[in-house]
Amino acid sequence: MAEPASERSDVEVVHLDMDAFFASVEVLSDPTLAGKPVVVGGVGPRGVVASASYEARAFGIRAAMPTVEARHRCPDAVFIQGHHDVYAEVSEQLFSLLRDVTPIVEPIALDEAFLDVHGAHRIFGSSFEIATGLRARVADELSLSCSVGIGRNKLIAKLASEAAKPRTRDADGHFAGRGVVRIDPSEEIEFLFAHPVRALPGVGPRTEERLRRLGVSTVRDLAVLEEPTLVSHFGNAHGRALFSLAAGNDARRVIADRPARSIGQERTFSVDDHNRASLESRLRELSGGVAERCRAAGTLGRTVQLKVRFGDFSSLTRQRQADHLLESGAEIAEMAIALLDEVEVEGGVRLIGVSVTGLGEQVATEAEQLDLFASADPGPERAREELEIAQDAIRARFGRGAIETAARFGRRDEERPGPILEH
DNA sequence: TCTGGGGTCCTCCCACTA
DNA sequence: TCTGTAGTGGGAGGACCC
Repeated sequence: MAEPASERSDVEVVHLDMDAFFASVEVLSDPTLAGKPVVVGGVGPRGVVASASYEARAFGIRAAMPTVEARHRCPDAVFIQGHHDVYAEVSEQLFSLLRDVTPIVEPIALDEAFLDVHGAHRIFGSSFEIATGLRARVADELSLSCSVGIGRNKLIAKLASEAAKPRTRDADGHFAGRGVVRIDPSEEIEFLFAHPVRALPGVGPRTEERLRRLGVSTVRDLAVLEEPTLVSHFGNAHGRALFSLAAGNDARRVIADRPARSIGQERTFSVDDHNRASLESRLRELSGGVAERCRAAGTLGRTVQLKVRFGDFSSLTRQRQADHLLESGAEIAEMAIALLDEVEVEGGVRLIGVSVTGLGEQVATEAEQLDLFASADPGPERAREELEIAQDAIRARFGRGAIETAARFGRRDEERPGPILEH
């Protein structure tokens, strides 16, 4: 059995998680939704739930559930496609508020973050006082609620915030929880052991099933197994991680600025696409979007990855490395289309996606770009990149629909990307 | 009921090279 | 020169997270 880690109760991690974030923001925008089951997500036939209010959760509706099933469970719920730009704005306000307390804030999603508060105690008090203060500020300044967990490491802090979530209705009929939960090192093991093994990071449906076959369903069961046993079943990295986590050990630090390793876009079609020319056109659109986001992030990559999901839900990926950094959507599209040439698509494609990896190098500075515009003959590649930069500027000023390619113009509203999941 | 979108990390396999 | 081996990097795919 694994030994618990040496205790360093002076170092604590805070995990903050907004409660039903997307749905709550929708209720803020439209107060008539308050108290109703609200479901945010893809509303089409292939959509899934991104966020559900606690009233909707009472019907068994959960994130990642197909919208069709959510409608079946609660036909009277209010279904909303979602407004990602609004959630991003509120999220910016949230993170600004968090960085008032500590600069070491690690964003996990729009609505979730880890905080290293070791440098904040002198000004803001104990971790519990910091967490309580943050919760009050989120309520006062954003009119939203959140749950906060405090623990010796990320694992414990995350489980603690989950324990702080709203679960029961209060006297007014509103869903309420403990709000802030701190797990003292002395009670950590009992707290941890009571969880199903699925609560551990890195344990999804597959690993859960494989563990179940080993007779493991709780963290307590898992902690009985020896490290070599887990390594033999789950490989070196995963096996050792499971062994450590079962003992409450989690060496992951809170990292404030984690650079992106890839940028991509994918799209699921409402009806499977069997036409290669149409798929190539869609790849060009996605590649343009990827290039635009790379430029906005000030980074470039040289590896293009194509992802195809077929009608039977099987999928494949193909990737290729260029001999230079990819600066335009057209270049990315060329490589993606070349990869698509090696794929049999006549059976029907459900989803297609393109991403650029191997990011790191910075794009030209503004001054360098001005020089480029001043050059007499920039060459075809530069000219294409300049054109796309100009398009970025037009979209930034007049909105995303202000300029379109001819191919895209005809089917702008055919399908829309679904929102990012929020739990 | 029938499964989105944007990511990260890990493992395995294979080709290449020293 | 040939062969075996270990290291390395690219590509493919699986699993997971939010």
